[in-house]
Amino acid sequence: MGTEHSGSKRPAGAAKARSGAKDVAQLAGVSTATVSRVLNNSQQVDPDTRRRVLEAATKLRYVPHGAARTLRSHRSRMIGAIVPSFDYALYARTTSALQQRLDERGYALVLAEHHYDLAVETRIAGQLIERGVDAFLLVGLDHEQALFSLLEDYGRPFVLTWGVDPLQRHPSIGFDNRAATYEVARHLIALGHRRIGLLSAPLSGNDRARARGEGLRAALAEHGLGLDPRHVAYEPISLATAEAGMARLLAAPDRPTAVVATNDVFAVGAMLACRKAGVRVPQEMSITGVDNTDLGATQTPGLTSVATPVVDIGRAAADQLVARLEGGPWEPFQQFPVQLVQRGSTAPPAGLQRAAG
Amino acid sequence: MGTEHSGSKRPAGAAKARSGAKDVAQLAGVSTATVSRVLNNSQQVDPDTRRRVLEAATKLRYVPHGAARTLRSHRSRMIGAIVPSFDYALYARTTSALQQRLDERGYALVLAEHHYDLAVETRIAGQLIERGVDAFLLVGLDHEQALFSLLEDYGRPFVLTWGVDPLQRHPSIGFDNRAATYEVARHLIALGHRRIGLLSAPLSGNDRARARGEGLRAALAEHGLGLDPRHVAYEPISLATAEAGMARLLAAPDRPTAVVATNDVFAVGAMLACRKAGVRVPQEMSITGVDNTDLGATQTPGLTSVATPVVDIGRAAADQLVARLEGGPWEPFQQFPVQLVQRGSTAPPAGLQRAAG
DNA sequence: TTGTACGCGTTATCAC
DNA sequence: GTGATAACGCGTACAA
Repeated sequence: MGTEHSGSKRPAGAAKARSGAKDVAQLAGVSTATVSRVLNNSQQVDPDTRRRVLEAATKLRYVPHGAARTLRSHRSRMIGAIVPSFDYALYARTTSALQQRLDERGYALVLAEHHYDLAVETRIAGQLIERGVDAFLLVGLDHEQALFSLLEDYGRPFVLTWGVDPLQRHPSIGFDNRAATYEVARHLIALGHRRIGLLSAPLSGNDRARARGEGLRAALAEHGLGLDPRHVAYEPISLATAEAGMARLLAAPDRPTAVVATNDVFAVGAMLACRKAGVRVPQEMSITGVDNTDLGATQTPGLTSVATPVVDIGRAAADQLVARLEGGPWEPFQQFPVQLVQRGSTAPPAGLQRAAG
Repeated sequence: MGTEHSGSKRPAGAAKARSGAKDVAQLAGVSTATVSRVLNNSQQVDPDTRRRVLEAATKLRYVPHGAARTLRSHRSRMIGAIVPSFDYALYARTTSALQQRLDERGYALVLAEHHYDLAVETRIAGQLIERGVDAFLLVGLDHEQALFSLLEDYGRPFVLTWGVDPLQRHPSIGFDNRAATYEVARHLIALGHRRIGLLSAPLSGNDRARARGEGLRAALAEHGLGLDPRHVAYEPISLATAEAGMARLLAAPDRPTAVVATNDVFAVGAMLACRKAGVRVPQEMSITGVDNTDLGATQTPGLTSVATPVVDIGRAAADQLVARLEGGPWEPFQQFPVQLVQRGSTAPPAGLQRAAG
């Protein structure tokens, strides 16, 4: 069945062709040039002429042909965004804010995932260039040199997000990933923790994970502490892998009394591992995340995390790209603050439960 | 600052223009027609010529101009998708599967949200038509007549998802939303529940919510039970609103012993309300969701839910649209199964805790 | 097997 | 303020 199904096609022969600017011009008694002027809000057109053209366009249900417009004007009014993943709402909220803002400005969003594979990212960027997007949003500072070459050749705006390029090589909008984990680590140390573990995404090609690991190490170093390599687990991002990684940390010698996860997904996976192992959170194990997602906030106990400005990033990126395309003023580097959100998943370590109030 | 920042522009004067098919043709010593033939995998081309053209294309870093190609061929290799929201991973996984499959087939995804506003959906569809997408994916069966008119005029394939059109008016890929809640309701009734509440999204323009409400009512009716209007709450989709709705149900006279939420977000919001009110789940209140998300699965207790085939839908939709565009065989209506997933959030009602084993 | 030449639907550049 | 016309970069009939 179904091979021949053709949806709701109009009766054969009645193939009403889509009407073009020419048809509108004819009906309005003007030239296509004037139709174009009206549709592009040129000021140089008589109000009455404008009205007639708009009426004709409405009557004919005229929809401009984007490809022709793009070919001629060199502007597609499409923005390309390549994010690591839609899963777990980590990047979804940024993307949502981006799309909404772009829509308000009359731009469409062409979106793709690279699943944490930077080679895929480069390949997809090529596809989007071929589709003629006017500008790009990328996540993170780490990208293949080939990608930067592509973008350079293309000569259109792009912005890196979720981090701010310390060398200021490329426009970027984000926050201090290092500060995020530095904050949670200080919080844990203040609670009395001395053996703190790390549950992280693989570092390769992931500047966010790298910076977040550094934040923890920096806080530890300030207090003369170190990060025991046996208390570190690197896993691809998923609840299941995070759970497995945490299970290993739980079995490690001198196991840590607290674990810093580089994002909420890892942290929740860690909580799952603790539940399965019968390790009480926070009494026997404190856990922290980053990104302050609903997933973490709704756990029992609630996950202590760091709120990251994911919505601001999306909005600011849309604003920047549109400004660059339309000649408005723009800031090449923007950094938004992060904020520690304390919930029930962190407490003094077992030995100090009474001592520290 | 920043107004004059210009990214990494090449030195003035050296404006190396993007090379076109003409440049490739020249370098390869052939005509543009041959270049086109090579790039479109036409069989009628000498292997040696092909090699020379490909070499030239590589050397010049030739990227075909999509708009020109679209204008000429009437195919953009872009698919438009309009989903209610990226939040809460409800539609994100379908979108992810869709994008991945489309990418494999050489299509790009143009994505937008309508935030549960069907007028916005119609407006955005117009934008995407203007951008020249080859086909559409929409979520749900409910849409404005104006949208269907637009699509009819446009004459390109579209598919409705997350439901199967019972009247078979439009190709659709989904599952039986009614069955999802019917299953959980039967489960609750079997546990001994007789007063069951409903926590739902507003029904207007949301066929999924409507069908899910009907599933509950049908199961109740089969057992001579009814749905007390005081035990029903409609809220827009968010954790906070769901929590507020559940708080009302908790305060209702003869409050229900179980609540069926039309998706996991509502269900988790309901669990939050119970925690705040000191109502124990499942001892004093059973709660069920739909969609079997990580958000629900990781709660304490785990949320009893219904697994919906969100990934299958995305993949199947991509396959169907591509098949329709490329003349392959396709099924206009596809329904995937749902499956009840029992976790700790459901148990016999208080009075029956001992009785029912 | 390959080249020539035209046209896709719009916008930009000129004239008027 | 408006119209005629030439591009934009590619695909394809047709000729060779």
